[in-house]
Amino acid sequence: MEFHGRTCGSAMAQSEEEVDLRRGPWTAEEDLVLMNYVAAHGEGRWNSLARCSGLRRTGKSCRLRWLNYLRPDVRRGNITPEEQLLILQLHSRWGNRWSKIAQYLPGRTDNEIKNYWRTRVQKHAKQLRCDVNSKQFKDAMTYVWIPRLVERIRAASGVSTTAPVGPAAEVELVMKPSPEESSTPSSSFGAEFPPPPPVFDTFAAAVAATQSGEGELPKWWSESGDTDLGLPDFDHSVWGDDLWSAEDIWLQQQL
DNA sequence: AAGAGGCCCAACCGCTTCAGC
DNA sequence: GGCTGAAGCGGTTGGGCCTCT
Repeated sequence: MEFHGRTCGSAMAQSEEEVDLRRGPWTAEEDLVLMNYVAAHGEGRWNSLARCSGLRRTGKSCRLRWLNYLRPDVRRGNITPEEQLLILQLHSRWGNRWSKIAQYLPGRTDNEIKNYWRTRVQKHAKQLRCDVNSKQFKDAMTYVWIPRLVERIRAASGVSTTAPVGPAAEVELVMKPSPEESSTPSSSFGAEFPPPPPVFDTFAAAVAATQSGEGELPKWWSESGDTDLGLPDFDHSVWGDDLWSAEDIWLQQQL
């Protein structure tokens, strides 16, 4: 591969390139140039890389392309339930600190996690008619969503689902120390979760009573006569089977 | 079949932080 | 300590693809 043999860093060449910078999708040829250049010179110094490689891209663009797409250890494909669980938990801990969250998911980029959060998680917050940062949504995640993911992970790995399932257990299942947090803090992540609110028992009791003919569900529920309650259809292909149900939405609304 | 709308993701933008002088 | 350029990070956008009507 030839690197266009131009004078690296000359003021003249640079001003010409500034006028003629490329944007938009990368071509296979550009990818090859970038990969070869990184293989020969290593990562970093992105601005000089952009100049010296002959790529008419900004250093930022080169860095982003390498980190998010060309790096050999980049992992592509669907986010697994384990990864979903980690993202939910880590986001509840750190918020939108995507690069920090990405440190716990080898091969996943901050951009990918950020996209996942925006497209999948925020979509479901919208369906639940609450803000993704609201206490309502966080509680729904903690007490409904995360336990179900854990169930699914355990089921898939053949571990008994009769084992206690709770926020603390979930964290033990998947949490690993980050590179800079090699020693687990004494206050474990799971300890940050409060006990579930009593409303969950209330709803469970209501469902049980209905099934035995001794009680009924909330009025709005029984009057709706519509199993989806007019709520948006949930995309099971994304979240798996029955991760959210109408009951979950009712519970979430009581929180 | 085709148009509309939504989803998804790669890439860009702007701000902040860091490092060297 | 202040300045400047590079790198990193999070937010946003544009466009391709898919699904629905």
